[in-house]
Amino acid sequence: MSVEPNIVEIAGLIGEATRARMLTALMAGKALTATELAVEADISSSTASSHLTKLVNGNLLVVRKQGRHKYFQLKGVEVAELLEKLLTISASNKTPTTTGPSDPALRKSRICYDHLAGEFGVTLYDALVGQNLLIDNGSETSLTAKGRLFFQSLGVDFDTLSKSKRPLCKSCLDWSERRNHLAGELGQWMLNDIMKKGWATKQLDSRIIQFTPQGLKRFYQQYDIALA
Amino acid sequence: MSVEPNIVEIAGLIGEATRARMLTALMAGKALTATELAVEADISSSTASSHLTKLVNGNLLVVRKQGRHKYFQLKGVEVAELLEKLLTISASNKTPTTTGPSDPALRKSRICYDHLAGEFGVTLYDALVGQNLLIDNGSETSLTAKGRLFFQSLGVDFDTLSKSKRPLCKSCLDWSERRNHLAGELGQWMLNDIMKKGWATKQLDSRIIQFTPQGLKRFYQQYDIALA
DNA sequence: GTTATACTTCGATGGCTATCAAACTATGCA
DNA sequence: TGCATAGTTTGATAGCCATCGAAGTATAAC
Repeated sequence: MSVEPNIVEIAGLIGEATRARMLTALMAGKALTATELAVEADISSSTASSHLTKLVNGNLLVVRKQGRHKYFQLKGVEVAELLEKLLTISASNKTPTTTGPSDPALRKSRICYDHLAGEFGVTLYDALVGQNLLIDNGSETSLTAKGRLFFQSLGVDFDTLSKSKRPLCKSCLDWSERRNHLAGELGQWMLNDIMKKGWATKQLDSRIIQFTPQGLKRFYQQYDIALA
Repeated sequence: MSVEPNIVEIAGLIGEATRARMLTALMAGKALTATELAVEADISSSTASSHLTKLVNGNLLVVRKQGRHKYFQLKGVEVAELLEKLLTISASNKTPTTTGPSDPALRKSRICYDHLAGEFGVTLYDALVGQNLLIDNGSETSLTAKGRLFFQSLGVDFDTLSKSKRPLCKSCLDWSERRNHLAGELGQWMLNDIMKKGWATKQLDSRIIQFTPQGLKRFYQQYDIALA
């Protein structure tokens, strides 16, 4: 037999329409209950239950029991990254004829597990690079000294962040824009900051990030983004 | 309908045992013919043909016709990276009880599409970091000035390499060792160098890299790797 | 307690698809 | 002109699995 790990199992779990819908729903980072996921995937509760146990057994999801509810969540950043990579690859396979109407709000700004993606995500990334706060040499992304000061002035506590095993900065190829946005600890911090300040709201059961008009203005100000 | 790209199609293609065997066989980087792949996967030529057209249509493989042969190959580095990521994730899911005998040669040194992986791969990586030729700050890997000189002395032409869109250095989490080895252009160059100098041979239809005793010695010398 | 809600288990059904052999096309070789 | 090899197409078969509803368990609310 082969030494290869069970790549088939993992891919097979993702490669089924209903389960994939559940997984992408969970890419919003929020934990969802079994029934919420059943509604999302438009199936009966019994089939949902079946799928969810498979996903948990396959180590793609973790589950937390709370009273009579069961909350499901992606098992760690690794799984989210895998899904992102799949999204990117399959996006590049799209034939031009396939371009349907495709929800514009989702293209504009959405959550990519725990950071900001979509049009706003890449605009932000470009702005940070343009101001020499971030440096992207093609193969890697890192914070400049200037950038470090900038984010400290915004309240980022680098001592806490650096304790994490996760990279601080990480570029993530955006599947809708085909350009980079920022993931990693700092990407997570920025999204958190946006939400905490009330500049945007997360629509329930969706990955769409809805900026308020004022919030968007402040967002542009904070990161010195030129209005198009 | 969803805006999501056809993530299901991609994952579904990989999530079938026979196709997965073909894909992993192609991770050795070499192009294989349809019959070779049929033998590898232990199926009839007709089913192989069916699978291969699906993989090509799904943009996971490219095919090149040469006489009456058809050579199949992974479609670019992206696909190889996706497979590697799947390997890594599914390796971390392995329960300790699953650890079978698991081919030791494959654990020692193998090809990961176009660079060296396995025990030797991570030893090499650690040695380079230890000598300050490579720097790994946890989130990114890059060449130091000293490292640049070192590789130039070995004959690396950085002008040519930098023309590529691919990152020069890139750490890649090894699924057998659970530690980093070096991918990217430089990783490819090093493997090439090893093969060109005849230090090791690639076993046919396998990802195993077989070092000769002399070759291994020279390999250790060149990269100043201490013998354990 | 009783009722409602959340989830699981079971058995039956239906559809999808991997598989093969056999017939077919195409290319190379003698 | 044939024969052999490489790959494809077709039709039939069989196994797998997603799906549902209904019955069963568990937890919460009253």
